[in-house]
Amino acid sequence: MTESNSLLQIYQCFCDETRLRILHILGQGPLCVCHFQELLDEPQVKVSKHLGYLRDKGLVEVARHQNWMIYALPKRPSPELEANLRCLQDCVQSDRLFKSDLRRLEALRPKIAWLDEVCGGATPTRKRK
Amino acid sequence: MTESNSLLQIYQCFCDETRLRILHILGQGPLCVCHFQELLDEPQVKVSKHLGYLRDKGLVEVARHQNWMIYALPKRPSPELEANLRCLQDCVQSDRLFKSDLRRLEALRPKIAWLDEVCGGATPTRKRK
DNA sequence: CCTGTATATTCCGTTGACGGAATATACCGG
DNA sequence: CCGGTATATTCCGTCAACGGAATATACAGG
Repeated sequence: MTESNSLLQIYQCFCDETRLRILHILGQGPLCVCHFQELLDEPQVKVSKHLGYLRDKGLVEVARHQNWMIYALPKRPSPELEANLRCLQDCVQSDRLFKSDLRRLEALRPKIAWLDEVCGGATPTRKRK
Repeated sequence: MTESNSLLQIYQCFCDETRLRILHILGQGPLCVCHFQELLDEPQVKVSKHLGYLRDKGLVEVARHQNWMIYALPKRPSPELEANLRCLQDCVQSDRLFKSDLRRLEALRPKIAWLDEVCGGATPTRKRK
């Protein structure tokens, strides 16, 4: 209806803890479903559904690479999304759960290095497909 | 459970348009239920329930003054709430609906001047009860 | 074509959000 | 104590979100 719709959808996506964790993790770079499963320690169906929810509302983008679906934050996010993602990252800075997610992500780095070959990777200094 | 709970509650409050409008308006100063009714053009029960929802989750504070319940943003909001309220105000800057709410609020100013006598008022330079 | 792996979808039950009609409560002035 | 105004609550129906079990789809390698 009105322009505030996209903002509303952002908050609707933000109001579930699993989705918050996913978005927070995606702030570090793209990832595929099985890695989220491992990081979040949640069943496949749950992870897949939340990612689907986020995709439907435009909060994440997907690309298939062979057997894997690689999820990432939008390359060109709306100003509202960008602002709220930044706000989110700020707010969870000192939160146990979210910090431990990042720690486990770092531990996973070696196993997911190949993702950087496929897409942009965490450091926004590369492109190349 | 975890510390991220309050953040989650913030987003749960933010994911309804009526509540977003209420919080946005409260950014300009305290207001009571009947004024929200008029500003939002929504039935009493709806307004009252959303305000109750926000109150239960700690996003607004209430004070009774005679017959009127005066709602306001918390005097000492959590850092997360403060950050997200600021983000909200930024995001709706150019939104039709939210801008028209503010316009109608200005038109209401004369009628609600007495609120400033009761509580702090919009400008945070006064106190006094 | 068959198997295994990665992911999505369907089906189903539970729960919470939402809105409205009706009713209840609280406070005021007389 | 009464009537009126402001606000909250209860009751009820609808609907979307959520989670899990089971199933389906897509792709790779042999």
